[in-house]
Amino acid sequence: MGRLAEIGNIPSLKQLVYENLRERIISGELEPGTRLREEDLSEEMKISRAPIREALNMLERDGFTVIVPRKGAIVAEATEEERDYIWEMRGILEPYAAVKSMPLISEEKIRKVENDLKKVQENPDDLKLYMDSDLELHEMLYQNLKNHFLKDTLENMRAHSLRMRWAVENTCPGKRGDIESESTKEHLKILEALKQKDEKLVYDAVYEHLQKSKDRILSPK
Amino acid sequence: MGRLAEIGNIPSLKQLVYENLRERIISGELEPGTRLREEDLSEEMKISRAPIREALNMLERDGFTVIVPRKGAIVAEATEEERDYIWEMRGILEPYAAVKSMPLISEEKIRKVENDLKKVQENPDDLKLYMDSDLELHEMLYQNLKNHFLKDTLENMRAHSLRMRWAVENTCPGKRGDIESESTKEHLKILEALKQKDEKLVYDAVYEHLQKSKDRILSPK
DNA sequence: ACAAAATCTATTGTATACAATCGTGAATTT
DNA sequence: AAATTCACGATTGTATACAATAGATTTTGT
Repeated sequence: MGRLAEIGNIPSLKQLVYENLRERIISGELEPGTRLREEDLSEEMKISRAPIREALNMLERDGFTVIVPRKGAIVAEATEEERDYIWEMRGILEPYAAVKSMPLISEEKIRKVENDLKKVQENPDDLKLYMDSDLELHEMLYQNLKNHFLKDTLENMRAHSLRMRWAVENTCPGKRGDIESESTKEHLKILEALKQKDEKLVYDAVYEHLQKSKDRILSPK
Repeated sequence: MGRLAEIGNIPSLKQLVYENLRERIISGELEPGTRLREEDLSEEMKISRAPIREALNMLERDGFTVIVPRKGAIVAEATEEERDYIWEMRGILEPYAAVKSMPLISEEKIRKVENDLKKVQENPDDLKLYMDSDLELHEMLYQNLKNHFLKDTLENMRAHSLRMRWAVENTCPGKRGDIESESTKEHLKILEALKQKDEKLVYDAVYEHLQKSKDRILSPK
């Protein structure tokens, strides 16, 4: 094996386009209903339509775009109905996943997440810190899963949740601090349950957290 | 709206190729590990590689193919591990879906399915009759679901189950009659629970049926 | 004879060109 | 004037051509 520099795997254009569009949809830059014309994207990114098409197909299967045959792709709507669907899925799958993951989560990992959560509490104004910590915790709950169907579905649902969340951040900025604070408390409760290695406690803590998250995002009074 | 004959929607080639390959993978004609070369398929179907590629991408997302970048697509393995994953997903989702669907299922539908099941019992040698009836029952449990994430996932999992089942039909033909007979009894139990509109009964009947189905297929002694 | 490097080949990845289709609006008919 | 038909433009669907890469084969150096 003569060659070195074997490390950096060259990602295909379709992958890059996929990640780019996905990010922009999740962040809200590409709003629901936005038309995604292949040639527009092709010109913008200075590449051909071929990888664009493949990326749009990938996004459709994730539920981020809707493709009408011979009409084109648009960014999927983020209606209240859709949000219900997302949270329904998470409500079914994530508590189960958490219990299943329990034996795969190390003590060190728990301590690290716990530590990061404390930092969040100490810096209530750092949104990025909160988002990262939130991601870290939820990924901990399913990143070790061997069942890729379960894992992929959960990751996708989480991505959708993120998109929904931004909608709230933008429309109702005042209450953000409160949301974070409550959510963080629930996160700590989940960690506590994990430490005790009590299946029912874990299941209930995750389920409760999801329910409350859903309520907070759907009706952030 | 002057035009008639608006009914027949012309399916795209990618859709046709997708359905064709999916069917052949599920039926076992295309065995696990089989390479799916774009040009081979392109020649076989007398079309260009473009729609083939898109179909292969779609199949990958369903979990029917595995695509290694710059190497190509192969039919996904059907290992015991994979089978566990499929049934784990169904075990989580389908009982929930059944309960959720309960109010959406009409009395007539239940009677029709029940009637078809009786026909199956009267013709224990008709495999097609059994398969159709099995499909009818399970589809009844989620075809009315509005949550497309849940519905699509379940449909996909069911397709995977079918593929796994054929593996058994082919390797262990002797026991087939018994399997059908037991399964049919469980189906009747589910219908009974639906008629009583008892959530817990429905949940448990579906869950139990899935567990037993799994055992029957994974170790058809 | 063996290992490393260079070349060749098969196959996917990407770009471009062409065909088919849908919507729109003008022209035409009644 | 209303409705129908026709033709055009915009956009996706499909085909083909070209580029890049991984793996196999051959060549070369010691």
